[in-house]
Amino acid sequence: MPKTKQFDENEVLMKAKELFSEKGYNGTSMDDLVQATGLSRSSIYDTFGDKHGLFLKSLNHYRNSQQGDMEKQCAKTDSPKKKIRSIFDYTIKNILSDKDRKGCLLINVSMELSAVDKEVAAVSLSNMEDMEQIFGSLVKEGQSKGEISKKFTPKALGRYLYSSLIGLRVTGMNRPDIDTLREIVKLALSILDVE
Amino acid sequence: MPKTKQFDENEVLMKAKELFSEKGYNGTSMDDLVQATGLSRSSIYDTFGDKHGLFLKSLNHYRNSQQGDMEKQCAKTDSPKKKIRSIFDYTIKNILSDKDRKGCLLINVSMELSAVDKEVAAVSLSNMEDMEQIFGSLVKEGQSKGEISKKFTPKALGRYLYSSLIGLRVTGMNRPDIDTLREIVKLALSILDVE
DNA sequence: GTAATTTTGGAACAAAGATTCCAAATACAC
DNA sequence: GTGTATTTGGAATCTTTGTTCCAAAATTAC
Repeated sequence: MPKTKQFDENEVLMKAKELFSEKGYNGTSMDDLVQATGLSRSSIYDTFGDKHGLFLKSLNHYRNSQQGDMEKQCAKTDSPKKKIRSIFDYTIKNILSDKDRKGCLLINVSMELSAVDKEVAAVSLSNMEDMEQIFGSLVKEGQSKGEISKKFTPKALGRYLYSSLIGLRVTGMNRPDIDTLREIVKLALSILDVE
Repeated sequence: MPKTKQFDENEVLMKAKELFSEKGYNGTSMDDLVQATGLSRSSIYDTFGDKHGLFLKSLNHYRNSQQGDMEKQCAKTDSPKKKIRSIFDYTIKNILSDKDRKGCLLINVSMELSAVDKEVAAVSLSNMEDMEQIFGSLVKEGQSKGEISKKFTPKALGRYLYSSLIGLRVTGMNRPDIDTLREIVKLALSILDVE
């Protein structure tokens, strides 16, 4: 009986992500969203509740897709150390292909809203902990294989690596230059070398 | 003949900075600014032109004050390596004393607005280049004194260090925990050690 | 084809936004 | 004290914002 939805929710979330990344949460109007997604106000409100609901769904959708991309990158090699490097390389690739300098939604809105939007702060923290854990596991594996220096603990290196990745993202947004970004990664990852 | 200004422009810029840091540029209303600064709409518009003008002045004022603070920190020691460490330590101190997690205005608005506000992007880039230069000079000096490893060039290390500092700031905003922040700094600066 | 149910487009609304404007208040110079 | 130039407070304005609402359109099941 029911008329089925005339749009793909994933596509809408991706387009919303583009807008929120570019203009920020408060800089994006409902009108922008209506125009970019092509669907009407009623449909948006009916499906996502309100602007904030759409935003949160879009944020989580982005988080998941990013995590998926990362796993794909990592699957290309068996070496834990190379997996780590591939995450950094992939990030550089993303920065350089981002012609409008929209940046990373998670980082952008975390900076814009963390102080006033506890839900966003929670998503951002949770994502950070995930990433630290992933890096930490890779380091642990790499250390036991002898690929990675044992000078520091996996936990400490996990946190350090994600902090470095964020630094890279922000630096790349300010100055998307491939050579300097690669050099920063080279230095940041030199800590892993086993002499 | 003229009636003199009834307020201190610096104070107003600092209070505006607080607001913009906490709520972001688009999240801060003119009403917020009127209430927080205590002065009237007319005075604000007369002095700063408009909201964006006040914002840019506030941003540059913050940038200068931060640079001043940093120089003060550095003046406490003669060792270039210790100067670098003091900048990181000072940043941790700032993060931890920032109870509302307002973060750093420069980083926040760079993430919120870079894509749509070229003036902000320019300030952010210029600040980054300054910082990289400062770090680079300190590294160069430290290398010639034998305090810092010569494995990488001052320029490369300058860029790496500022990228790390940003990573620290963002990580600290997500999770203001002194122990993990200190550990991240320890790892980030280990690259400077001369074995 | 018809009925039932849901989506959809767009008008309508109320709240909040930035900005303008002017009369009143103020402080300096003489 | 008087005059002048400037600041100041707050009302007023006009735009944009998020949200609601309802009639029309669309799709499925029978």
